[in-house]
Amino acid sequence: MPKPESVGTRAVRHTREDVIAAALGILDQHGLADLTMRRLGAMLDVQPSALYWHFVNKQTLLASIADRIVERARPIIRIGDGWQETTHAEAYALRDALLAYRDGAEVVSSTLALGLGAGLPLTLLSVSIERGGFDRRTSGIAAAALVHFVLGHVSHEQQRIQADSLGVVAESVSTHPATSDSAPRADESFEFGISLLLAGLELQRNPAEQPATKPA
Amino acid sequence: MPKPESVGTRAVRHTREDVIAAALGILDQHGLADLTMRRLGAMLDVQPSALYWHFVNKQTLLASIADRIVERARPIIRIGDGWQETTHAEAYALRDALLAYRDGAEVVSSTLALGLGAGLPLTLLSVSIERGGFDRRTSGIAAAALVHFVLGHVSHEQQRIQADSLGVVAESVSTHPATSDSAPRADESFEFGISLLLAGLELQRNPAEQPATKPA
DNA sequence: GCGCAATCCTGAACACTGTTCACCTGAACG
DNA sequence: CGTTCAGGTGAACAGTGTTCAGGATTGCGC
Repeated sequence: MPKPESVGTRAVRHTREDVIAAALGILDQHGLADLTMRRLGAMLDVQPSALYWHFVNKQTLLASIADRIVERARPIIRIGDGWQETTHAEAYALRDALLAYRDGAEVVSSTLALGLGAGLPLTLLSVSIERGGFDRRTSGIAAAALVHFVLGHVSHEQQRIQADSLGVVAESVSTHPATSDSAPRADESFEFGISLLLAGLELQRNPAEQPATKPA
Repeated sequence: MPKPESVGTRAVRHTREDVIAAALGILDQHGLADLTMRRLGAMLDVQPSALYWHFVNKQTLLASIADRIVERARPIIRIGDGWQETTHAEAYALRDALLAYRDGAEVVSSTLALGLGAGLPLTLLSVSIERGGFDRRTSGIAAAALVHFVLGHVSHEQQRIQADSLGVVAESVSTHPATSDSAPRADESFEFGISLLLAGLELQRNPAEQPATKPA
């Protein structure tokens, strides 16, 4: 009998993984802003200070969360695929992983910006680009460009998701004037951005006769 | 003389513009993390609560700052330039504007993410892309892709600038393994990303005979 | 079994943060 | 003169991340 205390959930000790799991739960249900150490402690029936046994920082906690989010990006790759299909699939897998949790893009983005982790997608993308015959350096830069785009795009996408879930006031000013009329679907817009980068990459490897710069 | 102001710094009343200017000063000298309402008030010899006469929020203050940062992006455009050169110049002007203030990219990024302003670069880029003959929708999406890349890239760039300015510990782990060896210059990397997007865009307008997907 | 060392957590504080509110100032204007 | 209004005070509120000395509880070797 560790604790008489009736049959309620009491006095269970938690591991680092439990904390991450609980944090992911709060993140997904209430968003990053509500993911506070006190709330996390309350969810685990634990004093906030207890969390600092598992993580030295909130930042490192967030880094672990970001890693967890990003780990889930398992692209669907067919055996015959070329580097373009593979990279394409990888980018989509990353997007899906970010979309799987509320504010996922923001968490990963800030973690990556601070250089504390979440570097897996960069590596994966870089590797699959290398398969196209690009050198390591070029692949790395291109992968970074892809990651920047994906992160930025999904951030914006998730902001709109949340804005729409709340009372949708001021529909006319919901987006910026440049993109307001005939608003594009998010998927379409994502596909377009990825295809631009991949096409540019392909073209750089194979500099075919490109038309003049000012044709009209 | 509207401001006698005796000899000591006392009892000068400030306008909204003064607050923005002071905030920009703190931002540039101490970074976004140190840009707090109390510190801003102290710099203006004013109680923090006084700032809430000028701005309802800290967020709207930051939005104004972001607008100010982004307004400075005046590209150098020659009269004979085609849409590619113009867009290219516009992207570079945005980067320079972001780099002009410490944490500039982060400020603009978060403001843009919340949809509170800083939409000017989007509009500008969209317009110059439209000159290439693309429809409004396509131009908007492509402009967004460019902005996402620029913001992400400069964010990363500024993080490294700050990291380097502090004690440079752990050089070997400063970047992620995928891009660590033969680390690319930031300018070079930026140029590459922009060129990928522009080339992809050009190619989509002019779908020349593209080689097969798996040539090797 | 006993003891000891990890492991996990408590409780109370500390130094901050953004924000609100009733009230006060001082200049400008008619 | 009085009114108006841009601008500011000072104190408080509710919340944040973080620290730290000191319990508990567990598991392992003896």
